[in-house]
Amino acid sequence: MKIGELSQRTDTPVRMLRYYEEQGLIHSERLPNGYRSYEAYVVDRVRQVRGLLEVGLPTRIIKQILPCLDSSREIYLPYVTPDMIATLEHERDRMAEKIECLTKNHRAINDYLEAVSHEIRAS
Amino acid sequence: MKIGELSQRTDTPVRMLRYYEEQGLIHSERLPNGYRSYEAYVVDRVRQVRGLLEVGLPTRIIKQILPCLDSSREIYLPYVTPDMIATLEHERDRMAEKIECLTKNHRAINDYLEAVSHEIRAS
DNA sequence: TCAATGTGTGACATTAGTGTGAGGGTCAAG
DNA sequence: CTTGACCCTCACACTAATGTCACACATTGA
Repeated sequence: MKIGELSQRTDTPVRMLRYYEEQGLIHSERLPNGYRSYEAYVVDRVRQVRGLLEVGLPTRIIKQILPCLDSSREIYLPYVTPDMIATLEHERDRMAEKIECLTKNHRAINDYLEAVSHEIRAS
Repeated sequence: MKIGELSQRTDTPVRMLRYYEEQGLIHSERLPNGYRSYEAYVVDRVRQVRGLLEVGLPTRIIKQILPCLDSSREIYLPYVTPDMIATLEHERDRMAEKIECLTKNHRAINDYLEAVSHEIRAS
């Protein structure tokens, strides 16, 4: 799949796809003519990346998290440094905090909207 | 409370407190000497704001969400425009998506860390 | 073959949040 | 009264993500 199709399928500007590659978040082969060529799994990968960006993670961290998401359950211990583990634990905990924050605010907005709609019906 | 104390209590750089005020997210009175003076509730407000910033909401949106979080349950309908409601509904839905994304990734990281720690024990 | 479309690289601009420093008042403790 | 800590405003810088434009080559279809 070439970059245009990937862009469509992930609803992501071409510019960003090249940027993510530059940041080491996705990988592409090259066709003989120099065009980027992506394997199918990259579609999901891009969606993943975008999701994480949306919730405020920088590419630097996303890059470190990605290995956790590779369904291939092979873990090469030598590459898993204690430093890496610490980062992951930290990010995991931050995620938990974020989930809590979002949940709380999500509920608040919902309650508010409900109250408003009652007001409207009453008026 | 002056800005220094607020800064400490919220673990937020003074610079940012002034920025949030500029963006209309928090309010301050002024002492006779020109110093900012905050009421106690602002501490929570700042924490709220920071939480929302962390999960990727821009100040523009946060400003619109804040009224939902004022526990004073007074809703002045005339100020609640349909436009405003649409925004809130949209943000609420986006939050739900984010929660889902975070939850999924949080679990993935956790699973990974667990797998790693098993590997380590086995080696 | 020509035009339109897709792709490549590179450079510059923009936006938001944040850092940092200059220059100048306030105030309390020594 | 002076020193040090705190506050003020203003301005410039930085980073990350993203937009945009210029210019060149590739591909494809009329």
